[in-house]
Amino acid sequence: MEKKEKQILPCDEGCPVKASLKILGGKWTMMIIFQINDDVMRYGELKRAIPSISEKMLIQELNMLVENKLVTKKAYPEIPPRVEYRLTELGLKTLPIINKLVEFGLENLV
Amino acid sequence: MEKKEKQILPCDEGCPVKASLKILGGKWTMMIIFQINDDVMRYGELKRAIPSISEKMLIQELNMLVENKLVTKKAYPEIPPRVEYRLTELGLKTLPIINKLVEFGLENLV
DNA sequence: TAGGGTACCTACTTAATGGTTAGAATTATT
DNA sequence: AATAATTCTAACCATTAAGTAGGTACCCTA
Repeated sequence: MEKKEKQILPCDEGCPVKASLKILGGKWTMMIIFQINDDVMRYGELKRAIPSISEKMLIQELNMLVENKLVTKKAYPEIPPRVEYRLTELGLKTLPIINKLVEFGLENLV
Repeated sequence: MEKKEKQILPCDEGCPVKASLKILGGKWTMMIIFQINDDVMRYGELKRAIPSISEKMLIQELNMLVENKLVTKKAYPEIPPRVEYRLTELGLKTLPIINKLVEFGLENLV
Protein backbone atom coordinates (compact mmCIF):
# COMPACT_ATOMS: atom_id res chain seq x y z
CA MET A 1 0.00 0.00 0.00
CA GLU A 2 1.53 3.27 -1.06
CA LYS A 3 1.13 6.52 0.76
CA LYS A 4 -1.03 8.71 -1.40
CA GLU A 5 0.73 12.04 -1.58
CA LYS A 6 -0.73 15.17 -2.95
CA GLN A 7 0.95 16.54 -6.00
CA ILE A 8 2.44 19.95 -5.37
CA LEU A 9 4.15 22.03 -8.01
CA PRO A 10 6.33 24.54 -6.23
CA CYS A 11 5.65 28.03 -7.41
CA ASP A 12 8.83 30.03 -7.17
CA GLU A 13 10.75 31.97 -9.77
CA GLY A 14 8.56 31.34 -12.77
CA CYS A 15 5.34 31.85 -10.87
CA PRO A 16 3.12 34.15 -12.91
CA VAL A 17 1.52 35.61 -9.80
CA LYS A 18 4.89 36.48 -8.39
CA ALA A 19 6.07 37.95 -11.68
CA SER A 20 2.98 40.13 -12.00
CA LEU A 21 3.15 41.31 -8.43
CA LYS A 22 6.77 42.25 -8.84
CA ILE A 23 5.61 45.01 -11.17
CA LEU A 24 2.14 45.69 -9.84
CA GLY A 25 2.54 44.91 -6.17
CA GLY A 26 3.50 48.34 -4.89
CA LYS A 27 1.16 50.03 -2.47
CA TRP A 28 0.06 52.64 -5.01
CA THR A 29 0.82 51.02 -8.35
CA MET A 30 -2.60 49.68 -9.21
CA MET A 31 -4.33 52.79 -7.91
CA ILE A 32 -2.30 54.90 -10.32
CA ILE A 33 -2.98 52.59 -13.24
CA PHE A 34 -6.65 52.63 -12.31
CA GLN A 35 -6.68 56.40 -12.40
CA ILE A 36 -4.86 56.74 -15.68
CA ASN A 37 -6.97 54.01 -17.22
CA ASP A 38 -7.40 54.46 -20.97
CA ASP A 39 -7.08 58.20 -20.66
CA VAL A 40 -4.35 60.83 -20.51
CA MET A 41 -3.38 62.19 -17.14
CA ARG A 42 -1.16 65.03 -16.08
CA TYR A 43 0.95 64.75 -12.99
CA GLY A 44 -1.17 67.28 -11.15
CA GLU A 45 -4.36 65.54 -12.10
CA LEU A 46 -3.10 62.30 -10.67
CA LYS A 47 -2.12 64.06 -7.50
CA ARG A 48 -5.61 65.40 -7.10
CA ALA A 49 -7.13 62.08 -8.01
CA ILE A 50 -5.20 60.29 -5.28
CA PRO A 51 -5.11 62.84 -2.49
CA SER A 52 -3.55 60.55 0.07
CA ILE A 53 -0.41 59.79 -1.93
CA SER A 54 2.70 61.83 -1.28
CA GLU A 55 4.44 63.61 -4.13
CA LYS A 56 7.52 61.52 -3.63
CA MET A 57 5.64 58.26 -3.94
CA LEU A 58 3.71 59.46 -6.96
CA ILE A 59 6.76 60.37 -9.02
CA GLN A 60 8.67 57.40 -7.73
CA GLU A 61 5.88 55.08 -8.86
CA LEU A 62 5.44 56.89 -12.15
CA ASN A 63 9.15 56.58 -12.91
CA MET A 64 9.01 52.92 -12.06
CA LEU A 65 5.99 52.41 -14.27
CA VAL A 66 7.75 54.12 -17.15
CA GLU A 67 10.81 51.96 -16.59
CA ASN A 68 8.68 48.86 -16.65
CA LYS A 69 7.02 50.04 -19.85
CA LEU A 70 3.53 50.17 -18.45
CA VAL A 71 3.27 53.93 -18.81
CA THR A 72 4.59 56.51 -21.25
CA LYS A 73 5.59 60.00 -20.23
CA LYS A 74 5.41 63.01 -22.47
CA ALA A 75 6.82 66.30 -21.25
CA TYR A 76 6.02 69.51 -23.11
CA PRO A 77 8.72 72.20 -23.15
CA GLU A 78 6.44 74.82 -21.70
CA ILE A 79 6.35 77.09 -18.72
CA PRO A 80 4.82 76.13 -16.41
CA PRO A 81 5.75 72.55 -17.26
CA ARG A 82 3.22 70.07 -18.51
CA VAL A 83 3.70 66.31 -18.38
CA GLU A 84 1.28 63.72 -19.60
CA TYR A 85 1.10 60.09 -18.64
CA ARG A 86 -0.79 57.35 -20.35
CA LEU A 87 -0.80 53.57 -20.39
CA THR A 88 1.21 51.67 -22.97
CA GLU A 89 -0.11 48.64 -24.80
CA LEU A 90 1.29 46.55 -22.00
CA GLY A 91 -0.19 48.83 -19.37
CA LEU A 92 -3.61 48.56 -20.93
CA LYS A 93 -3.37 44.81 -20.57
CA THR A 94 -3.31 45.20 -16.80
CA LEU A 95 -6.72 46.87 -16.77
CA PRO A 96 -8.64 43.58 -16.58
CA ILE A 97 -6.83 42.88 -13.32
CA ILE A 98 -7.70 46.27 -11.94
CA ASN A 99 -11.28 45.91 -13.08
CA LYS A 100 -11.65 42.66 -11.18
CA LEU A 101 -10.19 44.37 -8.18
CA VAL A 102 -12.74 47.14 -8.48
CA GLU A 103 -15.54 44.65 -8.92
CA PHE A 104 -14.53 42.73 -5.83
CA GLY A 105 -14.21 45.87 -3.78
CA LEU A 106 -17.56 47.24 -4.84
CA GLU A 107 -19.45 44.03 -4.24
CA ASN A 108 -17.89 42.98 -0.99
CA LEU A 109 -16.08 45.75 0.80
CA VAL A 110 -17.24 49.28 0.10
CA MET B 1 -14.49 81.76 -23.02
CA GLU B 2 -14.40 79.28 -20.13
CA LYS B 3 -11.42 77.25 -19.15
CA LYS B 4 -12.24 73.66 -19.90
CA GLU B 5 -11.23 71.67 -16.86
CA LYS B 6 -11.03 67.96 -16.69
CA GLN B 7 -13.39 66.29 -14.29
CA ILE B 8 -11.56 64.41 -11.57
CA LEU B 9 -13.24 62.36 -8.90
CA PRO B 10 -10.81 61.97 -6.07
CA CYS B 11 -10.38 58.36 -5.11
CA ASP B 12 -9.67 58.16 -1.43
CA GLU B 13 -11.43 56.33 1.36
CA GLY B 14 -14.23 54.72 -0.57
CA CYS B 15 -12.02 53.72 -3.46
CA PRO B 16 -12.70 50.08 -4.32
CA VAL B 17 -9.14 49.50 -5.48
CA LYS B 18 -7.81 50.78 -2.20
CA ALA B 19 -10.30 48.72 -0.22
CA SER B 20 -9.41 45.54 -2.07
CA LEU B 21 -5.71 46.11 -1.78
CA LYS B 22 -6.01 46.66 1.92
CA ILE B 23 -6.91 42.99 2.24
CA LEU B 24 -5.10 41.54 -0.75
CA GLY B 25 -2.13 43.85 -1.09
CA GLY B 26 0.36 41.97 1.07
CA LYS B 27 3.46 40.63 -0.60
CA TRP B 28 2.35 37.02 -0.28
CA THR B 29 -1.41 37.25 0.07
CA MET B 30 -2.43 36.58 -3.49
CA MET B 31 0.20 33.87 -3.91
CA ILE B 32 -1.29 32.01 -0.99
CA ILE B 33 -4.82 32.41 -2.25
CA PHE B 34 -3.62 31.24 -5.65
CA GLN B 35 -2.13 28.12 -4.13
CA ILE B 36 -5.13 27.24 -2.02
CA ASN B 37 -7.46 27.93 -4.90
CA ASP B 38 -10.64 25.87 -4.70
CA ASP B 39 -8.84 23.08 -2.93
CA VAL B 40 -7.84 22.14 0.60
CA MET B 41 -4.31 22.81 1.70
CA ARG B 42 -2.38 21.86 4.76
CA TYR B 43 0.14 24.21 6.24
CA GLY B 44 3.04 22.04 5.18
CA GLU B 45 1.74 21.75 1.66
CA LEU B 46 1.57 25.49 1.35
CA LYS B 47 5.09 25.77 2.64
CA ARG B 48 6.33 23.42 -0.02
CA ALA B 49 4.26 25.12 -2.67
CA ILE B 50 5.80 28.51 -1.91
CA PRO B 51 9.39 27.64 -1.09
CA SER B 52 10.60 31.20 -0.85
CA ILE B 53 8.24 32.23 1.91
CA SER B 54 9.43 31.99 5.49
CA GLU B 55 7.39 30.12 8.06
CA LYS B 56 6.78 33.27 9.97
CA MET B 57 5.35 35.08 6.99
CA LEU B 58 3.22 32.13 5.99
CA ILE B 59 1.57 31.83 9.37
CA GLN B 60 1.26 35.56 9.72
CA GLU B 61 -0.48 35.81 6.38
CA LEU B 62 -2.71 32.82 7.04
CA ASN B 63 -3.83 34.28 10.34
CA MET B 64 -4.57 37.55 8.63
CA LEU B 65 -6.54 35.81 5.91
CA VAL B 66 -8.59 33.97 8.50
CA GLU B 67 -9.24 37.21 10.36
CA ASN B 68 -10.39 38.84 7.15
CA LYS B 69 -12.67 35.89 6.46
CA LEU B 70 -11.05 34.92 3.19
CA VAL B 71 -9.82 31.60 4.53
CA THR B 72 -11.07 29.03 7.01
CA LYS B 73 -8.81 27.02 9.23
CA LYS B 74 -9.58 23.57 10.51
CA ALA B 75 -7.27 21.97 13.02
CA TYR B 76 -7.57 18.27 13.79
CA PRO B 77 -6.77 17.15 17.31
CA GLU B 78 -4.13 14.71 16.18
CA ILE B 79 -0.50 14.06 16.80
CA PRO B 80 1.35 15.21 14.82
CA PRO B 81 -1.01 18.09 14.23
CA ARG B 82 -2.91 18.54 11.02
CA VAL B 83 -4.37 21.84 9.90
CA GLU B 84 -6.33 22.47 6.78
CA TYR B 85 -6.92 25.74 5.04
CA ARG B 86 -9.46 26.50 2.38
CA LEU B 87 -11.06 29.56 0.86
CA THR B 88 -14.35 30.86 2.17
CA GLU B 89 -17.16 32.03 -0.07
CA LEU B 90 -15.61 35.48 0.05
CA GLY B 91 -12.17 34.10 -0.63
CA LEU B 92 -13.41 32.25 -3.68
CA LYS B 93 -14.64 35.54 -5.03
CA THR B 94 -11.07 36.81 -5.20
CA LEU B 95 -10.06 34.06 -7.60
CA PRO B 96 -11.08 36.02 -10.70
CA ILE B 97 -8.57 38.67 -9.69
CA ILE B 98 -5.84 36.15 -9.22
CA ASN B 99 -6.69 34.49 -12.50
CA LYS B 100 -6.27 37.75 -14.35
CA LEU B 101 -2.98 38.23 -12.60
CA VAL B 102 -1.88 34.79 -13.74
CA GLU B 103 -3.03 35.47 -17.27
CA PHE B 104 -1.12 38.72 -17.43
CA GLY B 105 2.00 37.15 -16.04
CA LEU B 106 1.92 34.20 -18.39
CA GLU B 107 1.30 36.25 -21.50
CA ASN B 108 3.67 39.10 -20.83
CA LEU B 109 6.28 38.35 -18.24
CA VAL B 110 7.22 34.73 -17.77
C1' DT C 1 9.45 92.23 -5.91
C1' DA C 2 6.59 88.99 -3.99
C1' DG C 3 3.75 85.09 -4.78
C1' DG C 4 1.58 81.42 -7.58
C1' DG C 5 1.60 77.54 -10.60
C1' DT C 6 3.85 73.16 -12.31
C1' DA C 7 6.76 69.13 -12.04
C1' DC C 8 10.17 67.37 -9.92
C1' DC C 9 14.53 65.94 -6.52
C1' DT C 10 17.09 65.10 -2.14
C1' DA C 11 17.94 64.01 2.56
C1' DC C 12 16.19 62.49 6.72
C1' DT C 13 13.03 59.78 9.60
C1' DT C 14 9.60 56.43 10.62
C1' DA C 15 6.79 52.36 9.67
C1' DA C 16 6.27 47.97 7.58
C1' DT C 17 8.11 43.80 6.25
C1' DG C 18 11.09 39.90 6.43
C1' DG C 19 14.72 36.60 8.30
C1' DT C 20 16.81 33.81 12.01
C1' DT C 21 16.84 31.30 15.86
C1' DA C 22 14.89 29.01 19.52
C1' DG C 23 11.29 26.48 21.57
C1' DA C 24 6.55 24.13 22.79
C1' DA C 25 3.54 20.01 22.42
C1' DT C 26 2.86 15.00 21.77
C1' DT C 27 3.37 10.43 19.90
C1' DA C 28 5.71 6.88 16.91
C1' DT C 29 9.88 5.25 15.49
C1' DT C 30 14.71 3.90 15.91
C1' DA D 1 16.63 7.65 25.26
C1' DA D 2 17.05 10.19 21.45
C1' DT D 3 15.02 11.68 17.14
C1' DA D 4 11.58 12.91 13.81
C1' DA D 5 7.26 14.79 12.45
C1' DT D 6 3.92 18.91 12.32
C1' DT D 7 2.11 23.40 13.38
C1' DC D 8 2.86 27.27 15.46
C1' DT D 9 4.83 31.40 18.86
C1' DA D 10 8.09 34.72 20.46
C1' DA D 11 12.13 37.47 20.51
C1' DC D 12 15.48 39.91 18.14
C1' DC D 13 17.69 42.13 14.29
C1' DA D 14 18.20 43.61 9.29
C1' DT D 15 16.29 45.34 5.30
C1' DT D 16 13.00 47.76 2.58
C1' DA D 17 9.16 50.69 1.74
C1' DA D 18 6.98 54.77 2.63
C1' DG D 19 6.21 59.46 4.74
C1' DT D 20 7.92 64.37 5.77
C1' DA D 21 9.98 68.48 4.86
C1' DG D 22 12.58 71.20 2.33
C1' DG D 23 14.53 72.97 -2.09
C1' DT D 24 14.97 73.84 -7.51
C1' DA D 25 13.50 75.78 -11.85
C1' DC D 26 10.99 78.94 -14.83
C1' DC D 27 7.72 82.32 -16.18
C1' DC D 28 3.51 84.97 -15.32
C1' DT D 29 0.68 88.05 -12.66
C1' DA D 30 -0.22 91.35 -9.15
